[in-house]
Amino acid sequence: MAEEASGAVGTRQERKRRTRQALLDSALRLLADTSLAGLSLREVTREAGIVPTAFYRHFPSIGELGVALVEESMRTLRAMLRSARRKPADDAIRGSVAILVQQVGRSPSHFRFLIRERYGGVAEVRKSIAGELRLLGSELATDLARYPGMADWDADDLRMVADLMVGAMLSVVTALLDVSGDPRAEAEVVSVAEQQLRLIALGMAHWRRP
Amino acid sequence: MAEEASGAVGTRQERKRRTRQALLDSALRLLADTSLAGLSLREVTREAGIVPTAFYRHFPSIGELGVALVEESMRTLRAMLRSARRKPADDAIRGSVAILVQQVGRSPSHFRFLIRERYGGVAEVRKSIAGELRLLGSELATDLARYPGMADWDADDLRMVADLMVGAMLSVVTALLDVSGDPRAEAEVVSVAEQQLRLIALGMAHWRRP
DNA sequence: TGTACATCAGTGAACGCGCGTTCACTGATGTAC
DNA sequence: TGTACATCAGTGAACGCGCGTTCACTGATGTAC
Repeated sequence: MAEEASGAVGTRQERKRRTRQALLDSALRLLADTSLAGLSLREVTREAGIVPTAFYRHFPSIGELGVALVEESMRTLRAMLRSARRKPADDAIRGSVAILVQQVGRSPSHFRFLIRERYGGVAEVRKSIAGELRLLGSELATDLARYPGMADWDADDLRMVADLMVGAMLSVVTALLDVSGDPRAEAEVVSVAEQQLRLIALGMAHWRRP
Repeated sequence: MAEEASGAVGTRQERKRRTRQALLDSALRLLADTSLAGLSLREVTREAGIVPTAFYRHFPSIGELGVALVEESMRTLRAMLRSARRKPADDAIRGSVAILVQQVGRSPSHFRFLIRERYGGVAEVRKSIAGELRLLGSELATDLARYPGMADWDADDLRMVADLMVGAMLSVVTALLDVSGDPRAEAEVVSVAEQQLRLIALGMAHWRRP
């Protein structure tokens, strides 16, 4: 019975972390309807159940909260890539698309946030996303290099294909978010995405061959 | 000497049109720095040199001004496609990318606006852009059908490829806007874009062949 | 051509509101002894 | 274990500001006769 009479649980540090997380969660919830540029500090704190001035104990500005959200969202995207890498299906394209669909279904708001703010109104957030996506492209290029028959590809060509794929992937994410809740439309999006990736793979198979 | 002593020129109708255009131009100028969601009616009228309340003589809300900007920007995009169709180069890919670069250089703010608001915070603008891009995809699919060797493609496959190309095109526009003013970086973007389109074309050449 | 009236783009004062940020504070948690 | 003090997440009042929108208006342009 080490608990105090008060309802508070955890150390001061733990409770601060929880409030910070509540701010991030509240912001993400509100961002379903607007962009970061249209989000007010007061809305976020209201949603999180604290007083506006307490916001500054956690972030210096809404922009910085946005950067934190980028990091959180990117952790989701990275987890996805790790999944894809861990279980190499016999049909790599079908497997990758399936994992993408699964992840988007699991945390749609993170993906929506990234898509929306990628070219949004807050410069620091835009920069942060651009940097992270560049990194993602590099990782994908490294993965591609391990495929049989791609050992002889030079770095520039790998990068070029990887960027094309990241672009296609983000298009798919957008389409998935648009059809969310309609299984027939989703199946169609999946089918088109698989065909597009297959077409790219076909191009790769004949790239710089006589 | 039919002019009045006043500085005003043109009919009342013409002058109204000019003020409306000044509002659109001012908004576009301000949108270099923020998104539509972060743009205030008062800023726009200040930039345009009229009083805030006069805004309502032209648009019911900033959102509606946004929709008008979508139409204006799409006119630019369509003009580009028409250009590409009019002069079929012997290297269609190189020719198309060149036209894209030219158009983006000519009206960067229109392209920036479309890219930024495509997933921005204003729902009516998002819908308007999505609709226009869908139309653009259809047009491109029709164009593709005219290519020799694609006569036997079915509508779904044409559409699939056209969407892949529109996606790639928008990625290129984004990259171009990012490097604007750096000729070396621009040349690199152009080179990568051409390779990506060539890879897609290569995939198309081998699509559903035994 | 001249006159009388209608139209309407743009004006300017005024409103209530939500905003970001400051400041001094409270009281529970943490620490030193 | 108990006491005295430090820390600091969250509070609440207050501020000045720019916002969108209303309203009655002005005066040049347009129209009917």
